[in-house]
Amino acid sequence: MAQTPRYRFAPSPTGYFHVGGARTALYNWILAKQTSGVFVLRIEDTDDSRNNPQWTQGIVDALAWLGIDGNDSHFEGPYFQSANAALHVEAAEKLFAQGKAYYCDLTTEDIQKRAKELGGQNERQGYDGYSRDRGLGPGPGRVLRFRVPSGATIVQDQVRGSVEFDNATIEDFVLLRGNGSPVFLLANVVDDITQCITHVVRAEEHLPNTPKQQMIWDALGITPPSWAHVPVLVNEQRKKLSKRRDKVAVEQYREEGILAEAMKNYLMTLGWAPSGDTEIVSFEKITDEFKLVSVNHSPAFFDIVKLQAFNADYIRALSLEEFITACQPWLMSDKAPWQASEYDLKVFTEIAPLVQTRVQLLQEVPSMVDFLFCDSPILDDAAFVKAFAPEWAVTTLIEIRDGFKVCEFTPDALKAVVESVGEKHSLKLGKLQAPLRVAITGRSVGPPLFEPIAMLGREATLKRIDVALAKKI
RNA sequence: GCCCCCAUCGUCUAGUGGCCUAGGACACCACCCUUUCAAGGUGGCGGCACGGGUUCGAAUCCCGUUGGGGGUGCCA
Repeated sequence: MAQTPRYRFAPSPTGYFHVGGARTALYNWILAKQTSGVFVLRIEDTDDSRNNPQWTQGIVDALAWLGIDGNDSHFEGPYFQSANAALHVEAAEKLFAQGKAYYCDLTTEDIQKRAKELGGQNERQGYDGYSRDRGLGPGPGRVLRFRVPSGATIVQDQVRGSVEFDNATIEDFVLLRGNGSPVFLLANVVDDITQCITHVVRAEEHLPNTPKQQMIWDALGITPPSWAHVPVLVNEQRKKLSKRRDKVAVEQYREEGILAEAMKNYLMTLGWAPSGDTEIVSFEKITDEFKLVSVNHSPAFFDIVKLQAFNADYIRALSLEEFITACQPWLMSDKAPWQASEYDLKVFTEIAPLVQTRVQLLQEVPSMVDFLFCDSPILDDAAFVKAFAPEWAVTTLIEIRDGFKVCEFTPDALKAVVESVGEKHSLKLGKLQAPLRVAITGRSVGPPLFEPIAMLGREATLKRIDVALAKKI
């Protein structure tokens, strides 16, 4: 009888959703989909006090953003590890009853002291099995330790092949703390068993602890799941991504205006690659082609520059309507530099095609169109000084202004005015427009100029030119 | 200390003994286009960590060295 494959994703609640976790979640989700299996979301929280509902909601929201949908029939959870504490303890007691675990009353200090006496120079030496045969029963302050059998433990890993650990190098580890509470290593195994987990796909950092978990599975008499340890994500120093140093929160990228599809696609190119000569592919193709065995073995650098390049690509691929819709949260935000009442969707709709090819992040959009919604442009002083440095700047701008006073107010006519001034002074359009651009938009770079000027209207345009001229003279 | 993992352009990767004069993507540079900035087009720069084997033949298999990372808690 074929068993339904069950993949568990087990983030710890830390107040944010790690990009590395996002990639692992994607792996699990894809695998569950491919095998008509189930994606089980379990929140790792052996300690109840860690169980912050807001944090859990953050994880659920971030997963949903990535398309890992809590309403899908392939999705189960979230489950809370702490809710099963009784089962964890029960399993530990079973192990004790069978002699596969034993109590020990040594404190951490005692263990270090013994190690020093016995081992000599080695400063880091583990527990030596002192209480193995002392026949201690449970009691306050006594921990329950697993009796590591002799021999070797072989972990069959779908990514790495078979990895052998000599049991002699694994100390008798703790199952139950002195206060009777289970440690996460045990909790995870018991939860995996009770939730009938068949596949464990997680980051490589867990590989060295896997033989311990596998020994617990064996001791409990249950066949261990299929393991897969995928490489970690690292920073430019090649260190595991950490909240302290690195920008690791998925939420943060979402707020900056990274598109979910871009994030998913980029994450999937880390440690794996779709077939063909392009890395930007549909999630359908990824779901089709992804295989654990073809996942790389080495850590991958999380390159924000490349993520943004992917995002720019995805933004350009949006239809105009989709792009406009996607921009709204940033345009309507109170962080936008204009009065909310000044924002006009119709105006933005007109200029949107010009900004779509010019942004990498959606959060860059407001600064590209602010001059249309603010009373006066937000002036970049350096740009102003530079644009008005040439001696022809003021003269030509006056001529342009005078032309604007009488010409038809369309992009073509406006352009013709500026061009004719350019001919008169033998200046190319590219140079000549600089002072005008700064006067109108406040900046030296931005979308093409004449369309927005036409949208702004004659009165506002002339006023801005005069303000700039007054500032210069 | 001990254990485990890893090693192809700067970065992410393709590559599973001859198709490799090592392919693509991001970044970078140049040129074209151009109304600034983008976008787009064309081209360029740039890599198998090192040393030994095995083989007619090695980026690919084996051993070693070096270098990186991770684990080793009464954290998760």
